[in-house]
Amino acid sequence: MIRKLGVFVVLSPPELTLLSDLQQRRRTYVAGRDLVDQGQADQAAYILHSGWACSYKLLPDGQRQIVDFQIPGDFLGLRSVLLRISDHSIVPVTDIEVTEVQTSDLLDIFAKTPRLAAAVLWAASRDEAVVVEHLVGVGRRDAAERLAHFLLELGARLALVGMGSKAGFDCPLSQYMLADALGLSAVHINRVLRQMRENGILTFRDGHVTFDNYARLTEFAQFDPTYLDELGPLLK
Amino acid sequence: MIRKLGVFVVLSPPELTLLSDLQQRRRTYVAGRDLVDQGQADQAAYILHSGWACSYKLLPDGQRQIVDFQIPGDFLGLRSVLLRISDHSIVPVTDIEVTEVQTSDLLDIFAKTPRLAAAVLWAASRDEAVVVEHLVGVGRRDAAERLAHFLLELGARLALVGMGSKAGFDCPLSQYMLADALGLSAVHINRVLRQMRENGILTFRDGHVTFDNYARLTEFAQFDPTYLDELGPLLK
DNA sequence: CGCGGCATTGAAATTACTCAAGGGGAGTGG
DNA sequence: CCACTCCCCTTGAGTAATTTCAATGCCGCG
Repeated sequence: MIRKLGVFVVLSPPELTLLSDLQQRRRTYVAGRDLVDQGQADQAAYILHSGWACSYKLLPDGQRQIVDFQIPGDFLGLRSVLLRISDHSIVPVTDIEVTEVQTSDLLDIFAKTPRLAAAVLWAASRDEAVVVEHLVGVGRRDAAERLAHFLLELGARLALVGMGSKAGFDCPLSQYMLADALGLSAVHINRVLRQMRENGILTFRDGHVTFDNYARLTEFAQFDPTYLDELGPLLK
Repeated sequence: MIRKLGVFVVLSPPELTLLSDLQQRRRTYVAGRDLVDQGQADQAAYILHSGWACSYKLLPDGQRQIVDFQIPGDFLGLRSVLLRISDHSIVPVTDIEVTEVQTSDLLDIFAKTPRLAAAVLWAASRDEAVVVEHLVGVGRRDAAERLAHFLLELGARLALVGMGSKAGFDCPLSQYMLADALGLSAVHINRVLRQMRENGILTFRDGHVTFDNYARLTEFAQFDPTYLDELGPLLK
């Protein structure tokens, strides 16, 4: 997390102190039980240290749209803190370790260290960019491109925290989750995965994604990772 | 704009001064010419005073996904400032009036008035909530629900700035723009609009949306405006 | 051993798209 | 003033992508 914010601003010692003070409230949560609930007020935010989580919205008719997956280093529920009523739910995909950040902590940070505040806003913007690209995929890409693009993005994000490479990554998601994330049916996800496997560009099996042909895959999915903003620090 | 940020924090005199100092660089732009370009660096942000704008992403194959429309009171291109390379383009839908906000202005605000910084982050979160709900619509609603929900949201947002009501609102969007926003073809938008008109729930004609039956429409679209966060100020 | 969650596959049905054609209005140049 | 063009809206017919329904197999777990 510190590494990630440090991508945007070079952090000073007092800022680092403030951050490590936060690390007190370290907690563990088990897979499958909601951490934040849509419609609830006064939520805390979290910083994810290990494991995967996912944020989603439930429709009244029971359908689910997964908005984003979070991996180590990501914020959870930042939006739930600022919009007083959370507009989404968050559930751990695997068991996770987090540190809790209270609303008051956050406002403290803003008052005391404006540079950290800017860094948080940057992190929020980058998360939003991910959601926007997700929207583009769901709105304008067909099933195969969408799935390929999504897995490439996950791979790139995981690579930033040392959990993936151009060869592939470990992936705890079920085909049902992929379906709910990509706006497709689980049946169709299955068919598309089969096709990609048979075409020799991507294999998803036993919780592991293998990029069988990374070059062909990026070209097929028209994947351009610019929006992940991997440039150096803006604020010295 | 001030009214809008004031929804989240009660603004103090020095904060208001800082905001009105910004109002110097007021500019006008004509419909149809891009204000911000995808892939460009060092963009400014803007505060929209009059007119409509839209932010979109272009795919390499020429398809367009409209991410959001901006109406008076909204920020334009906040994300473009923080992610140094803009991940999207912005084009005025009508002629617009804006004030330009430089990156340096924004960092100034963060350093001098942390409460304003929190308000900006709140505004960004609320924009993100809109994008997220948009994603839900594109991912999980069929064409009619999606269109209905979208127009209801626009109506609710416009009502907040006095430009719409439960009766309807003036809408400068073409069916092509609606299509690019909703991930549908323009032809299909046309058909769905006809159906809604014939069912007596909604009419879109000559640049005006009329909610012929607001209650039935909200129920059909399962529209719940919680995510627009219209509560009172959080920070006193 | 039975049950639940996940993956897989086929066939039929549905939704939305593409292609194609035509109409109206606004602006433009002759 | 007319012809022309461009943009937007409208509608029909055929097509393609994706869903739904249904059935089956595998595996881990109590």
